[in-house]
Amino acid sequence: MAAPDNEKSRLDDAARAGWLYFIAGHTQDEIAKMLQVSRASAQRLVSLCLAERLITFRLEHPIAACMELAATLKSRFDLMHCEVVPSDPASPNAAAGIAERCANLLDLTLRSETPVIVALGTGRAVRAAVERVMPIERPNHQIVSLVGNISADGSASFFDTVGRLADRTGARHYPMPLPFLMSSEDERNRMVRIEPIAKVKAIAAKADLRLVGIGQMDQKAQVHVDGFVTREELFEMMRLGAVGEVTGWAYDAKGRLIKGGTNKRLTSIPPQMPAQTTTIAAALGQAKVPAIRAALAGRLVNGLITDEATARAVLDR
Amino acid sequence: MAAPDNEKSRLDDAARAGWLYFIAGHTQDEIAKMLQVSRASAQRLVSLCLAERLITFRLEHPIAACMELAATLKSRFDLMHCEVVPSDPASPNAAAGIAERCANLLDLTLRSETPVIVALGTGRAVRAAVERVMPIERPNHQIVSLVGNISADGSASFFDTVGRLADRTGARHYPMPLPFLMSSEDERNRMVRIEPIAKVKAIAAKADLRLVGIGQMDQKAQVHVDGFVTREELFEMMRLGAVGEVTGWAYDAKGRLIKGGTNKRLTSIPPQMPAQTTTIAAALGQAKVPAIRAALAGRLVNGLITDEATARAVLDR
DNA sequence: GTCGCGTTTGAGCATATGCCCACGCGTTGG
DNA sequence: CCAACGCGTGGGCATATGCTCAAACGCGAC
Repeated sequence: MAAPDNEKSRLDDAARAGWLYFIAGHTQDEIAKMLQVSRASAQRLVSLCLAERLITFRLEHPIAACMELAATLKSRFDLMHCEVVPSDPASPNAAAGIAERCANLLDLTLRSETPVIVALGTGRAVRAAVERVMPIERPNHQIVSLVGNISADGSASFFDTVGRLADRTGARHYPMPLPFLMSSEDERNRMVRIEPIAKVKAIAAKADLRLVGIGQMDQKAQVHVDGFVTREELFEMMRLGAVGEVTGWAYDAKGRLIKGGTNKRLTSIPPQMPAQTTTIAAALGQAKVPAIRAALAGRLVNGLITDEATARAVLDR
Repeated sequence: MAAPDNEKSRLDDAARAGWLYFIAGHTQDEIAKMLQVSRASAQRLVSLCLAERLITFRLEHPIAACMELAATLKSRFDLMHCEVVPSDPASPNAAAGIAERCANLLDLTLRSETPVIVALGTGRAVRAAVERVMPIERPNHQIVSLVGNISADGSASFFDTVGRLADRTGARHYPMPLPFLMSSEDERNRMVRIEPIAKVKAIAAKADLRLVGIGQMDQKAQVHVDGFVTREELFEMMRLGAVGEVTGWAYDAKGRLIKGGTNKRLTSIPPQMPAQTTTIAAALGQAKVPAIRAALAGRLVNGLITDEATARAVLDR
């Protein structure tokens, strides 16, 4: 060629190639002809353009920020799965979006022809997700509860998520026929050894997917509002450093389970530490931010589905 | 699926797909799996993302602006070819860049195995381009001059571009053995009919590529500075509305050839009106802007090679 | 309910892309 | 001066992409 150019001209060509490819929409073949190089070289120029960050992509859409946040969360906390839905400015209740994503996740898991085990925790998002799951006949699947579904007064809990999901799939289901809290550590230890409970625990241990909520441990803690723990029990846990709970198990700001308090009398199946199977938390709201952050940091969960505002707050240092 | 969404969610998905494709760098197959759609749909989402301009590309490189300008010029003036080289802020003499692009164009044309005819006009850029052409053996090509190469004093012109290009290619070459201007219209008409001149004209008419310079018609007009036209002749042409010249042919602001003045005594081969064969002008400089604009508007040329600053000025309304 | 009608879908195929490999050219070091 | 090395190149192939087309799917109208 006429120009025995310096090496800077290579970047120029890369920029040209990138422009022609991404902006003008030419094929690499055309670019190769225009720039008088082989197609292979044109391809190299285009990828050089990318590698040198000569070209940048900007996605003008609220979703973009969500994807960004999800990717950051995933990498920061080494998650297996993370989804961030837009925070709808109109209705700050993005719970619907979260529930929809959770439902989608459940759909995806349940669609499998080979038998799968799904374990469910507590939380409004989890329940809402179950309501949205598309009915599908999967009699060989198993749905198992991670928390007791008998409330303090002995009636079956309102949150019979396991039953609801089983209805929609025809799967066998294993509620946990125990109160949320037993009256003493000894009693708890006795109960969790009895046959039906041990079986639930065994099945839960093999779960392919755990979907749980995250509760904050403050005056408005869901476990208290719903009447599962008393004000005094809640305060004790807070004194012990609790910032959040997953399936009732309270943990501190570092995501370590609290040793005493209600955790000693809790019948829920303990979380794996760290989470091995896909354990996904669905949670949103400013109040839950410390709890979410702790759960992620302590690897109580390895997945998160939340909304944009919450994601931002969790990442905010 | 769990969500019987509105049509807005389609754009959300498009944005997601676009993000995953362009920013995260996933393949469409992977995206299809993530979004729970067929690969074909994923492809549709990605192209929807493009079509809806949800994603934009930004090229962080001086070249980008040049490509942009070239594309705009090409479309505005319906050009067959347009190149814009960066105006080097260090040395405002971007002529080297232009010459290099012209040389590249010549290389490209001359590389052809089948015989081609290249016609050359005047201009420093043209001459500099010829100097940079890569030697290549093409004895069956023909190089023809569009302007007389005998200067007023009878010596061969300094600008023997045809000869130089022929040297580098082994091509047959046809200089135009005439003065730039004859003394009268009659004499010009007689001369252009004589055999060698008529032959040059015939060959030039079949040229595959015409590469010409554009001269402005002001006090520093190259045709005057180089001594081809006198000050009085120049002023006359300016009075007649001339703003520029191509191969000596003066034209007005609309790109129409001036009827009188030196155009009546000019021996240069007249431009096609409008240009049919690829006729490319190489020109740069603030002073030439009106001349360039007129030449493009009047379709005296259908191609342009210039620098960034000039391109911007030509487009500036 | 059912009969079009327009839209969306997924399979299939031609094309474009990304990448590996062997080659050639220029450069460096002996 | 030559050999070894490194870098860019182009051919070729597996994969990814874009697009067509027929079929399925709502969705209204009757």
